[in-house]
Amino acid sequence: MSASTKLSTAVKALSYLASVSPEPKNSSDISVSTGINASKLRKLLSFLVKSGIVESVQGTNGGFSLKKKTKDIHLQEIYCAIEDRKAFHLDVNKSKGKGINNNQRLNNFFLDLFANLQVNIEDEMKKITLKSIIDKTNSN
Amino acid sequence: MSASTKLSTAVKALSYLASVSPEPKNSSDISVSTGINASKLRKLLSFLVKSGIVESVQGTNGGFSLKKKTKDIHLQEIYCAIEDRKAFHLDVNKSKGKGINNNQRLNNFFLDLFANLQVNIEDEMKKITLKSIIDKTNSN
DNA sequence: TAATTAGTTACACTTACTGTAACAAATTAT
DNA sequence: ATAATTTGTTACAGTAAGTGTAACTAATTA
Repeated sequence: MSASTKLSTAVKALSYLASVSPEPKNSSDISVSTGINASKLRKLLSFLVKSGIVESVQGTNGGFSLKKKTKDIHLQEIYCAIEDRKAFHLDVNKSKGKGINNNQRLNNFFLDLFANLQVNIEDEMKKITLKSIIDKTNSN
Repeated sequence: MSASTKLSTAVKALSYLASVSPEPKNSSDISVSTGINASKLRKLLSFLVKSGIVESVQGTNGGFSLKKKTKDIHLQEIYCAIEDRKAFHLDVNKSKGKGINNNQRLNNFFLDLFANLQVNIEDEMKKITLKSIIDKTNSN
């Protein structure tokens, strides 16, 4: 899954959980709602559990439920929970050939640049709460 | 090549061309300097030719040369020249399952969001000229 | 005419992604 | 206790995408 697909899928699952909160829902239910394979969903949600956004209970009548209020869940923390690789993943090419020193300085330049862009992106995401997304997309 | 690798490679090639400007250099020379396969380099530079950043001459003593001054080449135009796919490529998942309408609205939300983030990224890149990069990385 | 060089295509190789299934561990209901 | 349920994790075949290199075509020059 690409970063964007993971993020939108996670938000769909969280949005669904919010709509039935606080009742836990299992991966099969969420799968029906989101159209994502239950196994993948469990894998994805396990990251959200580890980061404290979602709570999980195993066993009969178990499942996933929100651990925080939707107004206190920001898009950035969802993104960071499910994505270790950054938006601009920093794989500038290896240095070989003549101008190694110069290439190395350019690599460092781009490492810095991409890190800064990443900060910008995450700052934008911090402004967006799950609640605001639900309010926008559920307005019917 | 990932977007970041392509971008840094392109800048390395352009930086090299700037250092020997206005003399054209062939892909073999640039390959030695950057460590990138000459064939790939030709492919990458052909995009910069099409967008008017680089000029190419075929035949003996031909090669690539800068068509614009380094102060007039912005990182954003390099990025757009070589990258059709965006930083956050917008492949939100297909809608199926129960909550199709809701999923569709969420997809649209993320399409908008990613488009906005893309604008932010490119705005940052517009602030950076090839000259400023060369000045920063050649300071020795 | 021969040599050179950009531009493009092709291809084998590898790597990564995808979707699904299967299994282990935890928990609950009976 | 036992059986059923459910998360969490692993595995795997199948597919898609990326990589590096070579080879070919077309343009240009010596």
